[in-house]
Amino acid sequence: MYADAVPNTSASINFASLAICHGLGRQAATRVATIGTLQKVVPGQTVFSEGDQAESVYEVVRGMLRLYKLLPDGRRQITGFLSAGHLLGLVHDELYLYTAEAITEVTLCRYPRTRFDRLVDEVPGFARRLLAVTSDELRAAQDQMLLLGRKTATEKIASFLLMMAERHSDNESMDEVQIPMGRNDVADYLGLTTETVSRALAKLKCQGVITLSTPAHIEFSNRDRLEELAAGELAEDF
Amino acid sequence: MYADAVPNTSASINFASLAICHGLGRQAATRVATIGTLQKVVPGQTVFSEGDQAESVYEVVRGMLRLYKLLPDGRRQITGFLSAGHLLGLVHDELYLYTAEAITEVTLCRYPRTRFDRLVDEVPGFARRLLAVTSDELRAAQDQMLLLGRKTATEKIASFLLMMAERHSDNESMDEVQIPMGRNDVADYLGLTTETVSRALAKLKCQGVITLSTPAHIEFSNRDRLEELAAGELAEDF
DNA sequence: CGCAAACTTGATGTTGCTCAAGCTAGGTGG
DNA sequence: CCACCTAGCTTGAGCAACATCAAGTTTGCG
Repeated sequence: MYADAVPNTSASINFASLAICHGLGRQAATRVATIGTLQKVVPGQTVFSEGDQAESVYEVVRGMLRLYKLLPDGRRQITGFLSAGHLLGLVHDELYLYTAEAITEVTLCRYPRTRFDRLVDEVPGFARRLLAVTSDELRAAQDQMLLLGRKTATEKIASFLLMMAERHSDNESMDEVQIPMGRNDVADYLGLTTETVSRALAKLKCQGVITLSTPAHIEFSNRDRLEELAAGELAEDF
Repeated sequence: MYADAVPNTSASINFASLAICHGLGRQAATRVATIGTLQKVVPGQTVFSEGDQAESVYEVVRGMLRLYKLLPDGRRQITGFLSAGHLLGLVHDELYLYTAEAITEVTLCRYPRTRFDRLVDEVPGFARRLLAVTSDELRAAQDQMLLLGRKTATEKIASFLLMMAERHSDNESMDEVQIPMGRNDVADYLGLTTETVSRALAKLKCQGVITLSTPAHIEFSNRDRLEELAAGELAEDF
């Protein structure tokens, strides 16, 4: 079950709003935007799978995706959650290196690889722009390595909550987050199990650090403490 | 204790051999190479530290470095081992995001950031080249996330040994590796402790998968099995 | 209102960590 | 040349954090 294409008319989206065009001139931005077509993807739907021919680059326009890799026995590692403005399929290889699935309903802008690659060579500043995007992903990946390799369950959860808050913050530091993905996704992102995620959240709730009104809605009752935990500055035992 | 600069004369190094120049034309390569200066670093010496002003980009010419991030209490995650041809300090931020230290004696080529950035804009194909390099680092980082989050100790060690073998292989698949770093570095790269690394190696030795002539020299007695382990295809219990 | 999926909580198990003690190899000085 | 000494490696015993297995409980949707 793959996504349906929808014509990328100017009625459906404002080209200039595409993140891929940030920092490009008006003409360059238009050139990039016009090779894109919009797609809608429903929750749970696969955009592409690890090992598929990498025929397109995508940009998330709205909604949230998960990217993951699997081991043969089904163990899953989510390498990232992508929200509006993120690019995927950019890592240059013949095949996709991970699977991309929609968590919420997602709108994507799809760029065919061959035309995309031509623009990388021809549009001034485009390669540099993609370098900046990729560098930032790399930075995030390195932070995630520190998290996966060396943080405790509680520290992982604290880091995750703050990351989600930072991402959604319309203004800046609203002390609440909506978690659009399930506990299982969170677990597979943090290298934990669903149960451990649930317990770590319960522990933070007990300690008065967070409030769980619904499973998906979390408020920070004590952001300082959450940040100390995330940074690994706190002895575990309060 | 920081590194001494050595003039980058053509006597000391062949410009064309710099990895940073691969795929660039002769003229472009010369332009890039001429802003570089060579440095020597002794084992254990720091090239730069996390949080330092990011004033330079470096290329490893010879030897091996470790990059790592620390938590306040000293927990360390090594995010990569860099050998000849790798770039570091490329992630564009005002400050370095990790510490770089020499494992062996290392020769570096140093590029001042301001001049380097100018070349990114001016030299055709340079940004694209750096994009390819960074994409590849990102791919490696995603593999490492899967390893850190979801692989067992034995699987981590198997993956690590094969990675090291692939890197050093002068020809292709010589069934032996030299491990230039200590057990502690290996542990901090794989999200384990020294003891667990030692035990996992002992286990593989017992099972006849590898041979440990000295701690640093490992032979693969059963590469297929090692690859199955690394891929996570094997039930742990033989 | 009822059902299925997701979340939470509890009891038990296992992997890998911690603490502690030997072992080995390489470098140094007698 | 050999003995010592130290740093790094290995091995062992006990432990803790997180996983697993197994019920409950809540949530959201038809």
